[in-house]
Amino acid sequence: MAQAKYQEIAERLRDQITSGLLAPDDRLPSEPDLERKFDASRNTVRLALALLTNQGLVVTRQGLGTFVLGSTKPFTALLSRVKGQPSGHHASMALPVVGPDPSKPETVRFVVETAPATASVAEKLAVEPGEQVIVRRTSQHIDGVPWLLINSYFTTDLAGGTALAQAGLIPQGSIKLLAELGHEQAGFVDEIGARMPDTRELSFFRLSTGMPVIVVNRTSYSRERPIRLTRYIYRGDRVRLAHVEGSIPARYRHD
Amino acid sequence: MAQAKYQEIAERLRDQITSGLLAPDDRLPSEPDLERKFDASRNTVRLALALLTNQGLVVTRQGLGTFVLGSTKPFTALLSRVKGQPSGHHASMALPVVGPDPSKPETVRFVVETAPATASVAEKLAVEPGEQVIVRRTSQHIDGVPWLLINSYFTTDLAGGTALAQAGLIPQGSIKLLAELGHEQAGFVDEIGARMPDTRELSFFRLSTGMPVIVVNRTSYSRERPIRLTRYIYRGDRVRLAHVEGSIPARYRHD
DNA sequence: AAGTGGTCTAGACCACGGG
DNA sequence: CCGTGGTCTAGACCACTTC
Repeated sequence: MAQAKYQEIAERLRDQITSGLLAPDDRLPSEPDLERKFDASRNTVRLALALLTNQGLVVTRQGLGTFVLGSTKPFTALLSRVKGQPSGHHASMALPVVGPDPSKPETVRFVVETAPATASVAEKLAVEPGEQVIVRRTSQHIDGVPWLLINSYFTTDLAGGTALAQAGLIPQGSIKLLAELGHEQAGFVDEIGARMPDTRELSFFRLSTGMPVIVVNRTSYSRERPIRLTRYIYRGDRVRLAHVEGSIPARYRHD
Repeated sequence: MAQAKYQEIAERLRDQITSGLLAPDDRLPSEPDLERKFDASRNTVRLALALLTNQGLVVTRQGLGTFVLGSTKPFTALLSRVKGQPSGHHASMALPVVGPDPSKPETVRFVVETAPATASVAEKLAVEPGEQVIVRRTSQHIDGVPWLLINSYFTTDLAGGTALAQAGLIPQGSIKLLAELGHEQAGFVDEIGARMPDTRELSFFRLSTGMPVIVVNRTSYSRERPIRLTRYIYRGDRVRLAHVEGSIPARYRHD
């Protein structure tokens, strides 16, 4: 056998999806149907469907069937500073978003805790791994859809005892607050990556397997030192990050 | 049953991984071992392992076992223009890369073809979907590791009959060539997303399931119109994209 | 040869969603 | 109720890796 039977089944179904024969939101043949069509046992059929699921091509819903994933139009978040405008991301605040429905994101939760720094957090904040840092966790929804998780990290020596270490919004924004504390932001570095969601992200975004998250690590610096790490976590299928350089013809500017 | 048995098994193993009891590159207990330990059938054990695989936590190798995925230090590609330096990405050329081993990427393949524009390509280049466009496909390796797929798209009216429509490197670079053709680049927009790899990407990167790719769509514009779409495709686990704004204290600049 | 994972079968019962 | 997918079992044979 050149190819496993379940891979053959998956390939045939995939062809029907990419060729458009099966359109988004269409239901695939039921598992018993596929058993008959390909003369395979149920487990084999399910292996094929699992493959497609993990490639992000289909979703299955119990009691209903397996459906071709429709491509929802993603929101766009701006990384770059637009001329004459403030920077794209703001920790724990609304951020410039362009999307199918440009309504304002709603902050629903706000949690503050102290926790030991993980290796990656420690590296960015230039502290020892395991050292206690202040974590502010926010989540945002747009139109009721979970859209964004934000975790902000501060060193204790810098933010301990300030409003940053307590729950609740910071009226003037944390950048301004840090400036008042003598740590004015001079610049930042964004580090963008993608990975599969962990358990917490899985349940927040209500994702199944086959869908990555996009992670933006924004490390903010004063003239002397890192003053904040903000971690933005987006659903891979609902978000595009945009970065602009130079000048773009006016008619192509919105997207 | 509160939770399915295979989820229970997966959770227990996951805990051992995240707690460090099972370190990167450690081998998990064999499937027969897990059957005994959890009093489960082999299929159930394999379901649990499949879950962990699709979450990007483990890989299995036939004849050897299932192993905790070690986090390889990713390469960093620069999105932003560094002061006084040329822009980060260049189609089909070396690009500024910082990584564990800062050797030069090697271009191994170079294919040019004419193909109908997909919906997303058509939108970016402002042509009709299905219209013929010129596609230049490149792949790059670093230290023998597949690292980057680049697809550049040009409209036929702009690039047809030029060196862009023929195989082979463009000595002066395509930006310069386009400028000579009267289409000087005035700016570009990067659109960054993440998704699961398709079949072609899967085989090029030698990925299993549970590992996303990062896609950067760079649309370049002259003063009047889009002149090029370049699509960079990276392995999610080997790459971070970096974007810098403002000034960063010198000692934190390299990473 | 022995141990590992890869593929496949046949059948069972459960849980969900809609008529 | 019925059809859908979700979970689980028990057993078979194959393919790869190491000794």
